[in-house]
Amino acid sequence: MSSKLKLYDTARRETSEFVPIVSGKASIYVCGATVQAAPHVGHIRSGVNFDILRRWLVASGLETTFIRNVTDIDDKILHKAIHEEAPWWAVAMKYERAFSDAYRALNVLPPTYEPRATGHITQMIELMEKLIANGSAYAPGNGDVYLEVRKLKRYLTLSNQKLDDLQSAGDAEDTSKRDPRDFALWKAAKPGEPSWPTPWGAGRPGWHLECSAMAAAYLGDEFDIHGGGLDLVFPHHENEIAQSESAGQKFARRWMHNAWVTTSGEKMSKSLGNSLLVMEVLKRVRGVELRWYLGSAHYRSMLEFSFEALDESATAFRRIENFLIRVKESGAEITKVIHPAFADAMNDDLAVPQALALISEWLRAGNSALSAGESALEQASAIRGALDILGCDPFDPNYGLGAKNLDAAVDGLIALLLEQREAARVRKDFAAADAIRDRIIALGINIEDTPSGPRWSVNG
RNA sequence: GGUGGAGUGGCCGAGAGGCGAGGCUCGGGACUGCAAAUCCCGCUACACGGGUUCAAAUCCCGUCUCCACCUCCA
Repeated sequence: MSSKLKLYDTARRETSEFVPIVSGKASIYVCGATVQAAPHVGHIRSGVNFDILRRWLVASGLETTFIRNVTDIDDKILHKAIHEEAPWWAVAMKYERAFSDAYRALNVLPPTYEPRATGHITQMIELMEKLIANGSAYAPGNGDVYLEVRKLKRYLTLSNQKLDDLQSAGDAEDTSKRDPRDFALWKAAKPGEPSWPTPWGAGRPGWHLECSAMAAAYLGDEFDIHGGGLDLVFPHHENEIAQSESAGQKFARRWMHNAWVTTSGEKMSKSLGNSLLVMEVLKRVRGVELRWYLGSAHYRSMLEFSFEALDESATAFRRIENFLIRVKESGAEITKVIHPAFADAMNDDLAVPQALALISEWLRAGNSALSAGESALEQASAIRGALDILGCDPFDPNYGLGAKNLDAAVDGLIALLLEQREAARVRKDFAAADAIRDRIIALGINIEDTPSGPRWSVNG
């Protein structure tokens, strides 16, 4: 690599060189989904952004452990279960699968491990015992367990807020708290709710405890990067820090947060309906095209979603893809090369937009070379290497499988039609030639005449 | 009220003191029987008002507008 990897740290509010705790290795914990609804494009952007980070760390030679949790028990899941008249665990699993399907469709690599909150109750109880023993947390006797934020030596360091400046919480009527800002590690079970036994009574995990417990379980006392959406900074990540530090852990060295997908300048909310669910958007564009779109903005910039921009982005991607296919059709083996300029861009806090500018340059040079009958292998290899890091390699077997068996048959059929068109063109019967072409185009197949004869491709 | 972020050409989107990132759209041209694809040329922008500087989109002061978080959030 020609430069050193620098990454932004939310806590320090600046970029700095990434120095792994253990040389040659990287450990990442990303807050994944609360599986209470199907994923929308905002959820999946987070998945894509951190997948690009992960791929780049791996490409940089780091042995990377990537943990992304599933929150499979919380208030909303319980509410949803009542609404859907199904057991809470069936609801959680249904939406966990929906997330998994979306990740797969967008070629987001599976995490090294994907822990579920409900599978780590033991670790949570151990953590609470430690926190109560050292006086950081208390159990008022009603089955709840709280962390006492006034006793923290430091708190709100990520969001840079002062405890007294916080607007008072809405649940201030909860009198079992010593301070209204104390947060629940553990919630006492209400009648009919799922619960697990603890020394303080049966109940279920608070939202924040699971991540502290699971990060420690898989990554240890200290790990390199903790990631998640920008809206998790407070309270979720602040409270994770509070819990883990109070338990004597060093916790995350660096915090990274992805910005939102917005619509009409505003953060996407679930009230917008179903139109921006990943599976709905995938009826319009392919997974690789949605990924290209979501990954094209810098991860810390808001991405203003629009179908127009999505379509444009998809068109731009097809242009790149088309180039690679043409090079491949010429018989060349396109390897994946990490160009030094691309490495520089990625090392600069994952400057994907700059990388896209490079790809544009290589694309133009490569197309020119092809037109001139020269080899475009160098450009194609650099582009493919870059696309691979972005998770958008069109030759990645994760994309476009399924229709493969038909390809040979379709290729033969269209070749047959194109032969007839060529025959018409040779005898200058352009009306007949164009009629054949129009019929093919009407089927959604693009036709291009090249010096080496016509070629076809499926139109989106 | 507290804490952050943003305002760049028709549109999208980088950059963070000095050669106009890049893409899309649009206009012109090359190539083509015509298209498509591709390439070339063109379209000189940084919310507003001051200031610092030889030089400001970039730094400083002030103003306006928008967005987010403040215990459900990717």
